[in-house]
Amino acid sequence: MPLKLYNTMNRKKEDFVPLNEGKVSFYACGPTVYDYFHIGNARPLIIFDSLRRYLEYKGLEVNYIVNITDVDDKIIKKANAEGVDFSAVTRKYTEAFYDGCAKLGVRPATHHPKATDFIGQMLALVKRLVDEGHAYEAEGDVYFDIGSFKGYGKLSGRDIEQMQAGARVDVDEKKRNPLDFALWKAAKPGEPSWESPWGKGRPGWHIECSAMGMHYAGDTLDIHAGGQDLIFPHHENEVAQSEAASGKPFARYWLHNGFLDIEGEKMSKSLGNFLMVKDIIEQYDPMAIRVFFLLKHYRSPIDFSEERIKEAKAALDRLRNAYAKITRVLKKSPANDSAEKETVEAVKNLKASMEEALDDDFNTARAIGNLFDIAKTVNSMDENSSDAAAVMAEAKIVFDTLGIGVFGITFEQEAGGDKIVDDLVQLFIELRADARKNKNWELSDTIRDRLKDIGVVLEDRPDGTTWKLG
RNA sequence: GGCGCCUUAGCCAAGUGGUAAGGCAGAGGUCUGCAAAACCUCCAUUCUCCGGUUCGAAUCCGGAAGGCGCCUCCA
Repeated sequence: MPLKLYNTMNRKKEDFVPLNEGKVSFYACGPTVYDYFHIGNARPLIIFDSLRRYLEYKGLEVNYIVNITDVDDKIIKKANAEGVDFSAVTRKYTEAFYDGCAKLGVRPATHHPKATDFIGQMLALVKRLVDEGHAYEAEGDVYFDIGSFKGYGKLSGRDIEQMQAGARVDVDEKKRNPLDFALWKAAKPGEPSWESPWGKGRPGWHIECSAMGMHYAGDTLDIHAGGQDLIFPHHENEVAQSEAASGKPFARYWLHNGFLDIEGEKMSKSLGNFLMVKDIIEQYDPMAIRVFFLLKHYRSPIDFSEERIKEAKAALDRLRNAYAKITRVLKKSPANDSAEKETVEAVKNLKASMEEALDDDFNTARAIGNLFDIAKTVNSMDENSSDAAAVMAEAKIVFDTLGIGVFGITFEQEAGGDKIVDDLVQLFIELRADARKNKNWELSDTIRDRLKDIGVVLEDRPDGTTWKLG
């Protein structure tokens, strides 16, 4: 069953066929490191991280590239406001970016190129465009001449003529066409700058991705991804400058994730509703954020609210409880082949359904629905039946490979393997067991309640008490 | 003005022309010392509305209403 992906370039789902068999080059636009990243930024990070994992699950070797834009107007503005060097700003937020990714279970990409490390490649690309008549210099700036590229507008489905009619574009006397965009910007006093054939300056935003993408993957990427807002102008401009230079498609598949609203409103500075990931994960399980995004198709708009994240947490807990049962049963009795096959088959079929859903434009919402079906199968299974272990073993494969491996969700709720914590909780469980034996319900309930207050949840089962982190 | 998207239960959400997955919340029950977790049962004769095509439409076509995004170096 081939993977289908919705390609923004052609506005339809297409069979995914990488340029080189067995290998995928996958470029996702990364952060501009001028601030902490917010919940909206988390969506592409999580979705494309999961897609990358799914491609690997399917046996493809993925060269995953997520750039760090560390030279930009916003960074300079921030540095000036704080009276520090721009590199101090970028260092701080780059670190925060990696830290946030780790907490969200976003695996490091194969490459995280920083724009400032690729100035040479960018200059070479700009020079090539100038030499071939696709770009022109004006007072130290270099602009791409969109009139020189016949496909301009093809990604975003825009018509240049009509755009100009209703355009809200800065009129700039230096540009031949208002839609021409800067490849290179002349440095103003106090700005970070690099030497170039056109004097000191710094790269424009769009050229960064083209230069770094080409550096790591050649002229044509298999997948280029980002938020829907990047379609125009960012990705349109990347297409123009890259394809004008190389004469080849810059990316075979363009993927764009939908936007995130906060309680029905667009997240914006002016509304003061920016939610930073670092703040959210102080209050909520970071894995609930992953589940929150995975529960909806990546191209649809999504609405964030406290209620939504609590629902996602409840859903996550349900999966975790099922996983705990799987682990518990398999610890007691290893799987045997003599089991009745019907339920095992049912789990296998659900796994196949999940793969089918993910193959259909990475429909994680449908796939997770199937995972809940597996959880139901697991939970309704009598732990002591002779078939239990075989079903659990099959379910464990799905949870491990798709749940953990692809969705990147952690299901274990252990105290990080801290032996003292384990022993202390065990001690309380034993003390409580004594109290219960003596029908001292007051004491046993106090122990349970107090432990719950510090985040340890006890569950009494026929064969003893288990605990987990709440 | 241009380009595009969305509307499925109280809420979130999947849905591939063949008779509405799943989650959350809620009700009742089982289990439990009581809980928790889990299980069982119930919870959309119907998919914003109006037409059309079809044996058959949430799915296709046309129209209406409502909501949203991009066209501002915001993912």
